[in-house]
Amino acid sequence: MAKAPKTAIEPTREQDYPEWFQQVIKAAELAELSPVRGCMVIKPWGYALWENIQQVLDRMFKETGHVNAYFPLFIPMSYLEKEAEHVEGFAKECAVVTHHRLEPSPDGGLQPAGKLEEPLIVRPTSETIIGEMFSRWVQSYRDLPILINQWANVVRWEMRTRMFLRTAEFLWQEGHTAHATEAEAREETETMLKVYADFAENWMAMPVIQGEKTEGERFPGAVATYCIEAMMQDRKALQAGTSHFLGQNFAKAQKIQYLSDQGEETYAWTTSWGVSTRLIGAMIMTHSDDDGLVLPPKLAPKHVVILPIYKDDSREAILNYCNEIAEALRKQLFANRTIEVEIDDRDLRGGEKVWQHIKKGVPIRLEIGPRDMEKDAVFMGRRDKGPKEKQTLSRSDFIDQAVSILEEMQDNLYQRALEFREDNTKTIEDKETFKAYFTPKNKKKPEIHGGFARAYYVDDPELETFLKELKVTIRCLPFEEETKPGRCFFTGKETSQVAIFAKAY
RNA sequence: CGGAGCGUAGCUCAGCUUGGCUAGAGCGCUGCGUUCGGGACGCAGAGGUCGUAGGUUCAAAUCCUAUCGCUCCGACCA
Repeated sequence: MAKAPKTAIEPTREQDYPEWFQQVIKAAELAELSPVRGCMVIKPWGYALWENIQQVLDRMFKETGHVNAYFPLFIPMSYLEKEAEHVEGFAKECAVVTHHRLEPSPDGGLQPAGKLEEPLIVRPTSETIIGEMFSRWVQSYRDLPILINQWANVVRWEMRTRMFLRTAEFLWQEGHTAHATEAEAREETETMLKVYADFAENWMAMPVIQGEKTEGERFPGAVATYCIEAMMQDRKALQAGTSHFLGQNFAKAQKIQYLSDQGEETYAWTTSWGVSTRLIGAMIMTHSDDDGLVLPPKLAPKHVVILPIYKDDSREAILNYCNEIAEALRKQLFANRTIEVEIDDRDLRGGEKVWQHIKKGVPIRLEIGPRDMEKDAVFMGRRDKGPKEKQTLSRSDFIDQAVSILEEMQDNLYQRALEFREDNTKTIEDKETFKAYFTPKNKKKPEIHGGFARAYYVDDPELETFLKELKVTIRCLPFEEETKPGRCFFTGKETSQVAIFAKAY
């Protein structure tokens, strides 16, 4: 008899965090590498998560006055050239289309033919093409604001890729808005950041820190970039969403101008904001454990899986009993959806089946056999508890409590993640402590170390070098900080500016 | 683009140094049987132009040359 591993995922988080992450994705059947370098195939279980993310965010966008539209995948190269900083930021990672036809090649294969007059780039983001359209749509102050979102794929030709966190092609949502006044555009930027924070915390059960990016980390061409930053279980930071105040930079480059109510030709103020399939990576690394994926119930594709256990003679009765429970659950609402129930009647050994669902992160498992049926009960396992911590509940109690159990799990996940972040956030006042905090004991194979460092900070060229050596970045200048002044941990200068430092993805 | 490594069954890999049986194992897959309330076991089976193209040789997965691809580590990034 083969020994079952102690944990469903090997290696464990402690042993090798990056490898654990890959193995969770594999075991949960979220995605796999594709034949195309740097690209991944998102499998049904992973895509269902994305669909749930989309559904919730889409509603939030619409509630804040936005509408969806779709702009082309291909952008004329000259469009990108219009905004200098933007070019600099994205040029290196653009895929370029230079031909529009294939013809037989001498070696029997195919070769590109029909060279394009002007190369097209595959959008790395759509500010330029959308700006071009905005400039056509905006003539009067009465045409503003324009509040648009698009769900799309984008391509950034990255050197190094990691599933869900950084792939050459990824799915995302990009909001683009144009406003008559600076104040309104700034407010939009803040509103959308809050939408992201709300989504992260209340739907993904992932606590985030909201703040502003420093100049070096800003979106190319933006006046200000705001972000939500989350802590993963290896204590590294992950930027989970960004919102940019673009000022009039893009409006000037793309001539988005209008006649004001004073009859003056005026440039609009624009914003853009986005989240991507990276959120799935964030979700995995925030909640999952050494037995696989753990999903926040509000976003789980399935809430409950029922595993019937029967012999041939009891099959029909058990399945009927399971169906009754499933039907009762499906009538209930949880997080704006009916409870999603699957009865897994596949011809597989029970244990094997149970573990598959554990690895996929289904919140509630019900094992139902003759003993349970006799007692009019269910035998329940919860994904936020150990795989062996299971309990018997009467059928009616379970059905009555299902929604509150899911809610409780959602809260537990959030609390657990929040505590983890707080336990691994340290206020630092001097250089030596800072350095020690971010230096692993084992240089060759760094163990999980560090965390978030909260420190007073004054920009300084030497600080940048110092941080670079430690591979630490300034994640953000957080909002909601006390404003009493202190001393910069590095320069010793007095300031009231606090920053969050961390190693990051 | 720099550094390292790897291409042999669906997956993970052994075999290569020292060329030579019919190219192997584990997992997975198919069938049958025993099992089934915690990751099963037995038996039988399917599955490979050894990345590709040249070369050396009586003989190449193995040696040589070229080429393609991928993974990992750096510089860059949501």
